[in-house]
Parts: sequence; C-alpha cells; structure tokens
Amino acid sequence: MTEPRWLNADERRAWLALLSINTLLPAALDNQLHTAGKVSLFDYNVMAMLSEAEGRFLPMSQLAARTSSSLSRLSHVVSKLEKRGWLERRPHPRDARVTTAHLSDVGMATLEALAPGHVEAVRTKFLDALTDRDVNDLARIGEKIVARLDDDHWILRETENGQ
Amino acid sequence: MTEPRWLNADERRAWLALLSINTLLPAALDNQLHTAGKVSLFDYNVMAMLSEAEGRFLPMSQLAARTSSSLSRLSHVVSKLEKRGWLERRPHPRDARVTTAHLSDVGMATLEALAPGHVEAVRTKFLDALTDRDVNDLARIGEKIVARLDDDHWILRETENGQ
DNA sequence: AGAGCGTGGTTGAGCGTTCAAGTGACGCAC
DNA sequence: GTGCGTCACTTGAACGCTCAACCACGCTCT
Repeated sequence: MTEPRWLNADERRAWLALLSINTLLPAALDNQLHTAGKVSLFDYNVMAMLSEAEGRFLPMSQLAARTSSSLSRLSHVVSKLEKRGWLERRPHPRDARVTTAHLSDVGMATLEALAPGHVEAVRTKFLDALTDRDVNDLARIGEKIVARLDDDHWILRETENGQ
Repeated sequence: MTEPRWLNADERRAWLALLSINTLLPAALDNQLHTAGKVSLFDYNVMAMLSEAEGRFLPMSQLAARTSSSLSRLSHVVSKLEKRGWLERRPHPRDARVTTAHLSDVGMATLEALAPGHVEAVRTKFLDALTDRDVNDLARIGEKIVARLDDDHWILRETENGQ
C-alpha cells in the first residue's frame, strides 16, 4: 500500500472547477427551462435528441445512450413526457423486445418554443465566458474525458468516422 | 424577436461533451465512494471541505458556498452525517443565528480512510486522460465558467489575492 | 421443440434533492 | 427600547433518481 499521489495545484484547480460547474451549470439551465415551461434540462435533452433523429424516434436504449442515462431513468421520464402528450411509445415492428419513443407534433412544437430561450441561456451562462480558442480547447479536452469514461460514447463517433 | 444564434460545430461539441461529463463523471465517482464506504460524492466533499478549514469547522453558509450547494440541501446532508457521528452541529458563540458544522475525529478518520481511493478514482476516471497542458487549460477555462456562473465563488479567491 | 442465456425494457421502493414556508435572532430606525 | 426588515438556518412535502427485481422476447444449442 504505497502513498497515494495527491493532486498538485493545477490538478486541484481543474478538479474543483469542474466540480463546481457540475452543480452550478445544470442548476442554472434547469432553472431557465423550468420557468419557461416546467421542463428539466434532462427532459429537454431527451426531446432534443429525438428531434434530431431520423423520423423523430429512437429505441429506448439508443435514446438512453444519447442522453448518457440509465434505461431506468429514461423509462420514468418517458412515462412522464408521454402523459403530457409530447412523446409516444410504440412497439418495434420487427423486434418485440424494443420500444421506440416518438416525438409527437405537440412535443416538437413545445421543443421549438423552448429552444431559443435555452440556447440563449447556454450562451449567457457558459459559452459567452469563453473565447473561440477556449471553446475549441474545451471540446478537445471534454471529448478526451468522455472517452475515458465511456470509450464508445456516441459523441466520439459524431465528428470522427461516419461508419 | 430575432432569430436565435444556434451553436456552431465547436460550441456544440464543447456543450455536448460537458453535458455528458456532467452525468458520467459524478456517477463514476459516486459509485467508487459508495462501494468503498456508503458515501456520496457530495457527502465526501462536505467532509473534505471541513477537514481543510481552520479548526475543522465552518458556518453552514460558508460550507454551502464551498460545496456550491443550497443551504437546504446542506442542512439535510449534515443531519444525515451527524447521525453517523461524523459531524457535529454547534451554535456560534457570538451570533446565535449561525450554526457551525464540526468534523469529528471519527469523521476525520473516515475521510482519511476514503481519501486514497477517491483521489485514485479522480485520476483514473478523469485526470489520467489529460496531459499537463490539458489540465492547465481546463483549470483556466473552468474558472472562467465558474466566474460566469457565480462571480464571487470562493474558488476564484483561492489562487488570486490572499485577503 | 425445449432449455438456458442474454437483451431490452418496466416497475416499485427507498433515498436524495428542491421548493416554499416557517422560526428565531440580529440590527437599524426612530 | 420597540418595531421591522433581513439573515441564517430548518423543516416537510413533492418530486426525481437509483437500485434491484422482474418480465417478455429472441437466439443458440442440442
């Protein structure tokens, strides 16, 4: 049992900053979305990911991957959004195990109404603090971290090889 | 009502990466701490912040600031940790409104037992993916974002002016 | 065809977090 | 020194998330 390598000054700064961002940023965005339309950041993201998918639907597991969430969490949230008429669950025609989540027209309209305010908040709470170079660095560093946490995360395939 | 400025490719990459990190990284660290000792990342942080304070105690509001949490959330957690004998609440001698949270000897010992495994996890899940330059960049960028979210966050005073 | 295993998804219980309301204590005005 | 606003914190209820258990289907092997 050797002495652990404690964090040096820069490592500590990076880690503490990330930890703070981690609690403050979602809180700020959640707040904006909640006052704009009783929606959480996660709810928004679920709908946003569906809106970008071919045909505006995805199997639950793929949607879970795209929102970095567990299937369980997603299932609960989809039930909630379904009750509001924004989503619809349908059985997969070929494989009866899979359920697909479809973004309804009402859901799409809600998302479109929310989107401008949301991206504006993303800018004011976050991106506006950074230069173009910072944004580029952050994207690079962020993707390295994501890769470490989940080496075949969908994000990593987005920029790289298209199949 | 002008057309909102949507995110460009780099902005989108940075934002999506941060969003993913935000859910994956705490989950990974929570996991390690939970299996090592039934403690959440937030619990750990509360104790760590106290352990670094003069006399191993802090007023609730300062502890809340140092953990970027609401007073309410902190109060609930302190109650929980108090029941385990790791913390103790005491009234402030001069101002009866303030409560101070003290890290007990048992709490300190628990923290010290958990610390090596935790920093190891911080390294393997996060820092090991980065070069020294990345870490430095991340610290700089992270602090910019923190400043945007809370312009007198304690982190910002740590490196800068003493007093 | 049937057994066994892995996959995809749901559910409910338990716990943690948030939000709004409430409780004292301080401090300033007069 | 009385009133009133603010500050520091606590509490309880509602809501969200996590975890473990579960079900149904498909696939493979025999």
